[in-house]
Amino acid sequence: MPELPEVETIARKLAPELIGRTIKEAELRWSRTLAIPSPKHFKEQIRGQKILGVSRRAKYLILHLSSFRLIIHLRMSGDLLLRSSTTEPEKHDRLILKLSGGKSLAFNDTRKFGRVWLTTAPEEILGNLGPEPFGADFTQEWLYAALHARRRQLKPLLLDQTFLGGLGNIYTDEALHRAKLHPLNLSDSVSKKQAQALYEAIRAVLKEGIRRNGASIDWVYRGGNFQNHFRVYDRAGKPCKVCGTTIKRITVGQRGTHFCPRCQPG
DNA sequence: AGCGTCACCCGGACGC
DNA sequence: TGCGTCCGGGTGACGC
Repeated sequence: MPELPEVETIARKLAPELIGRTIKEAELRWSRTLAIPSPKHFKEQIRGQKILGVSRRAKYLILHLSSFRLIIHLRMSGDLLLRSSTTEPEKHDRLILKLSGGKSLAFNDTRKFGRVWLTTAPEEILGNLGPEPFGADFTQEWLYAALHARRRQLKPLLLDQTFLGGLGNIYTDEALHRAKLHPLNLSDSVSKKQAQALYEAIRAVLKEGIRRNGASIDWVYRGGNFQNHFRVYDRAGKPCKVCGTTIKRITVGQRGTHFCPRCQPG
């Protein structure tokens, strides 16, 4: 579930706690958490590395180390937790980094989808991502041109991380509703005005997500409260907050897709 | 190029 | 209560 706002929230929270600490030891508790490419001797390579910075690219969290980047994707159920190093590991901890100053960073991931890379070539992992929604190259003009360079349904296109980096299922549904665009509309059918609305909606919905510290659904990723402000996501059968029409749920590319038939006509 | 489908996972919800 | 089954999420691999 962690999408851009949740990863952003985690990065902001962890940065002041992590920067300046040294990784003393890595405990890999589920080997497949370590993605390829990563060095064969991961534990030896990461030992002694100092954390110089924490950043985010799309849904990836990046720890800038002395000689590597540690790139983390939380996928569905992953979370990063800073604990006292004396705390006992939890059931679903997949990787634990023992840090200087008596702290540990635990990568906890119930469903085992999350992956971690240790690399000197981050572009191998991040190179195909689309623009950052708050970056300088994501503009209304770019969005209109990019939509018209393709002929794809809006929902799968917005979920495509090579098109735009950071939107997941929740924020895509919310953005399309705010922009009054049907999820199945074809990208090259979007008018200039609609592209402008979509641009504003994407940024607004992500911004609100960040302001509310992300969305906490299921039992994973606690702390956010954006889930209390969804307009369409997970609201099938309930009234649209704008017009009162019953929210519909359809499946698009295997994903649950929620929209208001009146606000978002096909 | 883009689409459909599957695999990866697990815990919660549901039906019986 | 205790089974069995389905579901959902992000992404990569695959075949068409």
